[in-house]
Amino acid sequence: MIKKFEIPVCEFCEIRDQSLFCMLTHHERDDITLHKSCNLYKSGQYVFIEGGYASGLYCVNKGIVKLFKLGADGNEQIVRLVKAGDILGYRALISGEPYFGTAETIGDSIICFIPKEKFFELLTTRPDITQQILKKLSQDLKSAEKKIMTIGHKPVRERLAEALFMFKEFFGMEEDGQTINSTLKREDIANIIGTATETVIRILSDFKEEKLIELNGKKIILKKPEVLMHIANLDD
Amino acid sequence: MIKKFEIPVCEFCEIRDQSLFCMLTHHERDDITLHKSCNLYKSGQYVFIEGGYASGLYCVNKGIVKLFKLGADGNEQIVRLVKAGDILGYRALISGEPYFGTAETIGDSIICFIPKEKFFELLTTRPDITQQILKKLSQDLKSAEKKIMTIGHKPVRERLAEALFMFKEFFGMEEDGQTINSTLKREDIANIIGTATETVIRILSDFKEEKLIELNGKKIILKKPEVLMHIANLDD
DNA sequence: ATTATAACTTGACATAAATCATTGAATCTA
DNA sequence: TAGATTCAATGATTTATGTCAAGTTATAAT
Repeated sequence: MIKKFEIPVCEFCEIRDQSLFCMLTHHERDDITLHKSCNLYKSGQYVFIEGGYASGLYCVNKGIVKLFKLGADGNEQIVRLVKAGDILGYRALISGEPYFGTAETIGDSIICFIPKEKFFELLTTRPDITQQILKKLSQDLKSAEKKIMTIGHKPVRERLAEALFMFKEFFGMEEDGQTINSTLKREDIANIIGTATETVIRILSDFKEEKLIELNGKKIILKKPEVLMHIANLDD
Repeated sequence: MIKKFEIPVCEFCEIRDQSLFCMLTHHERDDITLHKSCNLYKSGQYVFIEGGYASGLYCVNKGIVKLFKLGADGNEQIVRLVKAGDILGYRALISGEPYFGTAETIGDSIICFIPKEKFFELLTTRPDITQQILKKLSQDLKSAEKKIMTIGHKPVRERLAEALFMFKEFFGMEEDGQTINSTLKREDIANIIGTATETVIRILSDFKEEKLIELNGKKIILKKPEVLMHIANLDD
């Protein structure tokens, strides 16, 4: 299923400054390169599954990964999105608990794997990495709790408007400065904001009617971000 | 508003084994006792407010604190409950960001305060404390993401049933083994599971009709936990 | 190219849950 | 103990949103 794919060295750490490992010495990075493995994942493949135990840390080199939990009736709630340069599966690794969610690629991806022995070795030798992890956990916790607020109290229209800005932040914009650089499908959007696919489609159509956005396949073009900001209750 | 209240020494650390500081030496604990301050909070008082900056770490010695965010229309979403033995406000302290939520006491409480200098000093001298914090962050993140799932996809009836077991876990039971040791008001319950107060009341009444629980003021008595488990989709 | 499959869109309908309004009970406080 | 205030409980009504069904358009596969 998963084809072996050669990645020269751990170069990607150089490319992405915000990577956890950007502060390492060349020697340390070479050491990781020696012990890691990298795989090519096709779109829709699982990286890990809910309930399994973590045997190492994943680093996304290319692509997007969605982290979701399955509900009793088979619906999925996406709890986090992870993109190139970010680490994946670190929470379970640190706490020693089983994975609480499933990680699945959105689009073809390259993901590296660092065995846990190597990772924990790094943690003991480099306290600044621990600092980084603490910070990352804090940020993820913050955004999770923000999401609890949003899903718990805002109507879908507001949530969707808010999500558009999250997408803008996460995926970035195309050259025109108003097209969100995302190919999320409607179903994924629905599973992020906790609603039904049809509802997402309907409200996106409403936004389009109201000239707030334009739609081009999966691409969403923000025409009146100020108004959308207001709808999302983000303008204060 | 906040009366000064003398607490002998940092004894509570001895009382609660799960406290963050239980592993400290006597000397270290005495040092903290010297630098901390403790206050008595009446029910409904704020410990800190959304947007402010953390200048230290709070430790709850007695009582319950709810951590919530206010929505645009004034409604509150409770994101975490904190009880005696637990630390409070640590996320903002670690990340250096402003408080993302407001902390308010539920019932009269005693809460201690450790200045951040002291806390960070401790972090550098005791790596095992850092480990503890990492673990706590992981756990909080996990339960936050579980909550996203719950609020996003389960109907209120299921969420409420699930919440009852959370309360059982968090507050514990009275001697009879079936009365939840909580005095949360209906409004708080509603703000925890993300619904309206009336809806909570109505569904609790339903549960009572169905002989699943009994109600005695704020006390909730679990009569058929198995059935409630099933309703909450927790029995698998 | 031609199916086949997956994703999107729209409509009709059902319903869970919010909102508003009122009353009653409990708890606080003066 | 009375009065005030907060909390709990129900009823009536409205509305947002989920669900089901059918049709269309994309995308992938042979």
